[in-house]
Amino acid sequence: MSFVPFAERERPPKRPAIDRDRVVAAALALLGEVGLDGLTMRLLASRLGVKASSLYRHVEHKDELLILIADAIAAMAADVPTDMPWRERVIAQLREYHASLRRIRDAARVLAETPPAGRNRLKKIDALFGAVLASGCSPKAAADACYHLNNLVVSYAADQERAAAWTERAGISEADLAERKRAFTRMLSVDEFPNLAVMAEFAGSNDPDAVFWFGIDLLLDGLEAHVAAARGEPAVESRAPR
Amino acid sequence: MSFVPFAERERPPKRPAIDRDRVVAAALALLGEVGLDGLTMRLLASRLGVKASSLYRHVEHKDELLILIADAIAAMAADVPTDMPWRERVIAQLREYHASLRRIRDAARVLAETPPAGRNRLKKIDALFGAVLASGCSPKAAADACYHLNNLVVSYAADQERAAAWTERAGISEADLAERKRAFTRMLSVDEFPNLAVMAEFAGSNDPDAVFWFGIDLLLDGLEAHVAAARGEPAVESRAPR
DNA sequence: ACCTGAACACCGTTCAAGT
DNA sequence: ACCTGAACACCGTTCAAGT
Repeated sequence: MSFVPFAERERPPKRPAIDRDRVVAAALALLGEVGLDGLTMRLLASRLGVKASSLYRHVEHKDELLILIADAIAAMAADVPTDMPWRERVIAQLREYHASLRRIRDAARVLAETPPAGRNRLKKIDALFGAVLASGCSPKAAADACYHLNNLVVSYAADQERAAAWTERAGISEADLAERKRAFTRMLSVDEFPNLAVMAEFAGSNDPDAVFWFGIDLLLDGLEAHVAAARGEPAVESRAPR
Repeated sequence: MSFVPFAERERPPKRPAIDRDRVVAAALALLGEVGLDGLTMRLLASRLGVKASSLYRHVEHKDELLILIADAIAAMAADVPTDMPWRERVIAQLREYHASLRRIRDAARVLAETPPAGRNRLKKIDALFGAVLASGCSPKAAADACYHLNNLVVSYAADQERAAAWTERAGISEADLAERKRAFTRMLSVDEFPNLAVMAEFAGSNDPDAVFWFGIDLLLDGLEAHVAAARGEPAVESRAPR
């Protein structure tokens, strides 16, 4: 046959099928779909069109993957301007944080069960610390208050996520749940649990965010009292002994 | 052979090898030994001299077993007298609670990952609610404050337990850990994380209980401020908008 | 360098079968 | 009634082998 200028199709330079970033992105998406209990190395691999053993070329083990997912979640929270009174600044930051956790399923559980490594997570903590420090408290108090604020955001959301997982596992519908709760508290003998009935009536209102913000307000009010006391102004009341 | 009065050894009336209570007791003990991640139906069964499938005659599934363990843990916290000022009463209760969680490994994680069913757990919540209500706040505020106090106790301890599990899995000694932390924070660039270095210096002091009690104090100071505000007295400061 | 196949050492749970 | 044997349907992880 005579010459025909038929160029070899230049093969794409054999890009790897997957890389670390794609693994993390797919894992984050899969987490949102199936939740933490459904997030499996095997399932994740199949979503990437690959076998599970391949994942270990890009990630040391599942724990490392979870840390990377946690950092990706932290990256979803928007930055907050710093030119505000400290309390508004803290609250704005927490609102962003809280909202970003609600955006994908079981996000808070991943944060709760994973140590705070990763640049994005550290940046958020750094920003929160800065805002709390602006209250005028000592660095030590700011560090501790920061821990508790962060802990409240994460553990509150994680608690709700775990409750959702339990009711789902039990196959209870949302409507059923309320009825069951009422039946349960009615069952409690009044003399064994004198307070619980009235508590159940008030706890867990229709707006779950309200009790979250109530807790944040308690912490921040407490911090203000702490600052005032440290300044030598009359404390709200003397501390109870430990 | 002539007659010999050989009584048949009267067989013990075939008591079941295990019952529900023994399963729970063994599970609690095993939890303390091997931690939550090592608590396996198979291992538990072997401790009871029985096969794993036998456990399902006494317990519906592992989740139910965890609920029962959680209730047994709650039973370990001593009751607290009620004839004290409300704040001391709350603190005494939390101290008992906190101490009982530290008595057995991963106790807090079990509480955190398990819904609060069971008489013992409910009794503790009931008692705490009673103490908080004595502050003079509304039932709604008491219910919410109660949630956050309980949540702080459990999630703080669970956080420490998880951290211990991570460092153990990574095979890091206690001494190594401190060194690594220091090396890690030194690594952080100061302009990317302007606050973190100073924060790391103050966070997580030698006494981990101190930061726990700092958080409790914030919540209780906040509650006092809330009560004062509700009484129409001048609030500590106006609330920041949400 | 990257992915696959096959295996290892586990899980929780079910169920027919034994006593 | 209670326990066992054997299986089912999974896990995370490793590693020699392929390309």
